Amino acid sequence: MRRREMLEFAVLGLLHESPMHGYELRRQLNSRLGAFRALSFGTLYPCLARLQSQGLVSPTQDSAGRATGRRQRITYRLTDEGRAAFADRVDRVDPGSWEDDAFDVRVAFFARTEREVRLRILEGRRARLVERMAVMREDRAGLGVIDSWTAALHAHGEDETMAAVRWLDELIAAERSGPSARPGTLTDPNHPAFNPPDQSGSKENP
Amino acid sequence: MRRREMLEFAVLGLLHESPMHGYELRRQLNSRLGAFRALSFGTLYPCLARLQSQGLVSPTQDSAGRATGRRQRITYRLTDEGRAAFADRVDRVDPGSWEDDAFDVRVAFFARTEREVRLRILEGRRARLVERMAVMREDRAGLGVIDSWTAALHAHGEDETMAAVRWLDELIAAERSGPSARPGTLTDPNHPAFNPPDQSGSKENP
DNA sequence: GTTAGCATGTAAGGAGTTACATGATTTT
DNA sequence: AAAATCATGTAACTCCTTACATGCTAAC
Repeated sequence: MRRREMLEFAVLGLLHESPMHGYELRRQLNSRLGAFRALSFGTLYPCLARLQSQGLVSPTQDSAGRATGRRQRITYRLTDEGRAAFADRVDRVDPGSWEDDAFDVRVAFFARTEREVRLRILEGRRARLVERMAVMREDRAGLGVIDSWTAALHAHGEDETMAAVRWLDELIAAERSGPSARPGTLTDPNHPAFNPPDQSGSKENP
Repeated sequence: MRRREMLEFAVLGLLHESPMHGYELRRQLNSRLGAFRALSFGTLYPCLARLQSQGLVSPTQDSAGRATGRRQRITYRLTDEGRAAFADRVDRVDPGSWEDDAFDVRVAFFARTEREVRLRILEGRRARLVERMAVMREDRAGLGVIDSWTAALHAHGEDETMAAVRWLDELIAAERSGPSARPGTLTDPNHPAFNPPDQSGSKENP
């Protein structure tokens, strides 16, 4: 999942909830998805144009744009094709789904993702992080003597990765214990069942 | 500090320790600096060429390259100008120093950075993260009702940021209490410089 | 001998940011 | 009246990744 596809996916996902114009879309992209903190209009508008030319979204001139006072703005809504395209992508698990940015975007639309798929993505991400952890440890071993700051940097990186794995474990456990195929709520911090799924490598204590 | 400058800075810094050829340089860049996990040769070699044309590094054909068996390789060493250029950059604090990637690279060369500068960078980074934290909280407040996965994503992001701030606080405290303005050489196993509180152990909240 | 790893390098193509251009409305 | 915010859009520029080209040596 390249960044471009990700953005299209995210835009489709947001428009799924309600029609929006570009400016508002960008705000949502910024605040809801971690991946697009610094999305520029130079990227967003061409993206919208692309989606439009594919017939996935359709623009509506706010003819009564004056009503809100601002410049005439273009509200985009998802077409039926767009809805289908999103449905198609949201339940597809390509191996890019567990890369840093893509993962966040996937999770942001878990509410519309089937549990099976959610679990695969969560576990794919977990495996990815465990793998990264292994690389980091290997690096540390092969590096020999390093100064304390570099050591601190590496230690922090490893801690961060381990924390992320633990976080994933909680999500995975909740996912397994929950009965819903497509959820309502989950905000329960005290998940009763903590079924540690296959703890391969995540918690060694040398 | 754009990525390009960062790479040049990092290359200069690595060559400061010892001459190296491109392939090895890449390995070091990968394992020591977090920022260049996936650096391609298509980026590295042109960078080396650039530095060479600026007279900051100078190539040495391993005429006895056959000795090691491999293809004839080009070992780069830092020129006096290169040394000066690095010295100049390592003690300069531009506001890009606290962005995600640049920060890691700066820290990786703290062993050759003056304490004053180290502190400014550390504190700049801290301020940057605190600011980001504020934005995240604002976002959360302004978002209204969100599904539990998105909530979990945000919560994890906030936790991560807070952990990073705590980590910085430890480094800053150590920096303030330590006596040395500039530590010994990088490769010196017993430089008394400073022992960051519990680093390479890498264990945090259970 | 053929694959895999070491080693350097170039060119095309893709992709995003920056800067620019335009215009309305609200706030200071 | 100026500045800030809302709002859309384009083009140039920059930069990186990908793919390709080359060639040596070790190992299978």
